[in-house]
Amino acid sequence: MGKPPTTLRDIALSLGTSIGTVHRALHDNPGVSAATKARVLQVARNLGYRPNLAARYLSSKKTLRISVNTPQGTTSFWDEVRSGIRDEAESILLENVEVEFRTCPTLGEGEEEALEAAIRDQVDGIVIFPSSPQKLRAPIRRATRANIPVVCVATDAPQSGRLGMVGIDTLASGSIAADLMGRFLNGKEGCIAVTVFDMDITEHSEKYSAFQSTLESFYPNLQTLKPVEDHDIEKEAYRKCRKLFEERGDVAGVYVTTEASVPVLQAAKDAKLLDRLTIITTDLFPDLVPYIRSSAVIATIYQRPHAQGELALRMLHEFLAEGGRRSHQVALAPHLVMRGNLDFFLRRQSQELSAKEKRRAPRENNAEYAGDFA
Amino acid sequence: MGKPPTTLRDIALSLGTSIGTVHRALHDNPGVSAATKARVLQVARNLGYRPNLAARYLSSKKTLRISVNTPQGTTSFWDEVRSGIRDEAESILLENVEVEFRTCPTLGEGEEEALEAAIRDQVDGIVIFPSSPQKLRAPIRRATRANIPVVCVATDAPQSGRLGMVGIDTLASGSIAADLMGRFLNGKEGCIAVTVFDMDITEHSEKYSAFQSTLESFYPNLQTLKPVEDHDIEKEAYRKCRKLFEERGDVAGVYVTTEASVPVLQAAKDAKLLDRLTIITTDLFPDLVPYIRSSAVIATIYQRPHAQGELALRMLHEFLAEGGRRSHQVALAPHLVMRGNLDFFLRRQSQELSAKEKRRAPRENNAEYAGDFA
DNA sequence: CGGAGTTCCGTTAACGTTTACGCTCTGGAC
DNA sequence: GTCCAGAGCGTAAACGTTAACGGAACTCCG
Repeated sequence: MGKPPTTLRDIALSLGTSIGTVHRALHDNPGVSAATKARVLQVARNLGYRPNLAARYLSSKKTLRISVNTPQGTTSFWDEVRSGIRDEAESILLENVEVEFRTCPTLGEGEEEALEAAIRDQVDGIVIFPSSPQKLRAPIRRATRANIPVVCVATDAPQSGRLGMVGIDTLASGSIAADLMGRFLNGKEGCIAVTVFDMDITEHSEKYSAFQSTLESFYPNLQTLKPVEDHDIEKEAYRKCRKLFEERGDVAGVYVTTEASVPVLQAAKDAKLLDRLTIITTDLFPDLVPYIRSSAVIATIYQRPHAQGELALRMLHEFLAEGGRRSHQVALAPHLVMRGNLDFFLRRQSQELSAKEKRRAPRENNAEYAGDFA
Repeated sequence: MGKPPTTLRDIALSLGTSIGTVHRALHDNPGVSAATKARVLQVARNLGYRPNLAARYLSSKKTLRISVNTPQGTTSFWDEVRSGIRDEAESILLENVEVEFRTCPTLGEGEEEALEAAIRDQVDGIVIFPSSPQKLRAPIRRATRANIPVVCVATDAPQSGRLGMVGIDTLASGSIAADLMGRFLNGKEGCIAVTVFDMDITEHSEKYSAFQSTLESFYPNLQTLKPVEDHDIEKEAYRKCRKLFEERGDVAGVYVTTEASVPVLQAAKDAKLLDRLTIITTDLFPDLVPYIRSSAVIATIYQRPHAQGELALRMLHEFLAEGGRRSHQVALAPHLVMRGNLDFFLRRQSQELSAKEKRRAPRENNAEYAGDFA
């Protein structure tokens, strides 16, 4: 096993040239003829050269600047994403990552500007939530061309050249919601309302159709209604749902895929349906807690924002550090929160959000780790 | 922000001594007087010294050897744990980790010997599944005293001095199982059987009591039976459950917390109860799949072995690399698998298990990452 | 033909640690 | 007196990469 890895020196030696030349060739810096460059690349490939990251970091000492462009958000979702990113940045051993947050106060406003600003600032990488993918397609493409990798979080921006994306698997979450809905309703007939942000967003339409098709195939006695688009606007969510509840007497359940579950619940309450509806929501935030405790919301699909943030940053960092070869499409499985395990998640959530503690306190080198933790 | 971090040189300069002395003092190597050592430590603390890991690794070039002591297992659980560990080891940027697997063919047999062997081999760290914690308490303590950190996976070994442990949160999984059981049974009366490995294991009794208390408080019409201990022995599981099913006519549901769900299902089938019982199992493996598809098993609590493996190794590595300050008790939330999202998990599982691919293929340095993945 | 500007390449000093080696004392045995 | 041992400390060469500098050869222009 383990032959010593090949170094720049090995390559130089085997070519009768110098380390400097090899280095320039591998980084296509100016100052190498096309011919030598080709030979270097060839030999490097043959010898299976892989750069020593420790040496690289030690030598260059440049820190990677990463811009995180996310909305403020109406729930704690984005706070959790950001704290996941912060945690991951801190836990990187090389400590060469610096995160800059560019937070948009309102959803969709100033997204482009913030992205432009990041590009102008010459950051090394970007984590972004593309709330309207088509509008951001062009700027993301521009970033990529400027050699700044972009990772999308929560929502993808297809055809944009982005490096990758991390989000919740839409099929897994839509299907589990449908399966639970069917079980909970236990043979009853009726129809199910589904609220989404906007059917133009891939993730949302996928989630809807996963829900719809799972319900259709396993619980044919239940019927999925056409999606209610709320665009995360509370009034819109309330109005549309209220109208729906009034018009149709046979609504048996609601699946809320957006953050705007509270107005939906309010609409149900005002329509005097709250205790007759089986409601499944998405995400977990303070305002939702009493509804879960009282069973008005029977279950909620937790999209693990903290984990999404962690993974997005890790993906970016891996790519920047070693030219990356990993999967660039990460689809997480969501968690299911009900009354029973609610406290577990609330505890975790508050831990994660307040984890800006010491953690990185100065310490001696050989900390004693013994002693019982149990 | 960012002043340049303090180095050994800074400490040496500020003390009028040399780098060598500072280094020896910080690592309590021989060759330093107690007085200087104390002064060095003091100054290091004042200046907030933290070693530069890149430099350390570059200089020493010693790889960390980690022993992974896990059972063969009757399901794919431990294969997934091991593959999670492998994946994490490969994704460590410094590439200074070498994993040695010491796999026990049968549960509980040769565990101690394998642990002793690892200690004798002078590995730098150990990941272990302590199938009988009390028997391993002493050897683990010995490892710790020999300055080999030990991380437990899946099950804890309390009072053993182990560095930490990663597993599934028992409360979260027991409670969600109970909550689902209650919902699925939807007001029916009856009692619920629970099989566990052994009530002497902390995790198992915790899971049982979480289940029991959640069921009691939310669904008082359902009653939790005394636990059935199967010790992961198929015949024992079958025999005890078959007997239980014969004796009690009012069993409405079964919660299987062990790997031995197939014999339980067989017992239910032989007692002609399979279609009248609401069954929730644990973990996900090929033999279980048809039962989930046919709804004989209504849901299974997936304990995310891959993630457990990853996190266990990460914990160990973080500690070894930087003297660790992170939380050493990691409790994961389990995933819920039902018919609807089964395929998602099966796909992931097979991906994870077969991920020994190229991934680390030789590559040029500046890989083009553009191009659309969508 | 001399100088200025290229292009291509070699050399070398960092980066912060580790490790091996070597020096200077002191004290004791011969 | 010499010789040796050892404790306490300084020195310097690695580790693999980056980045800056310098030099040779060659071209272009007056």
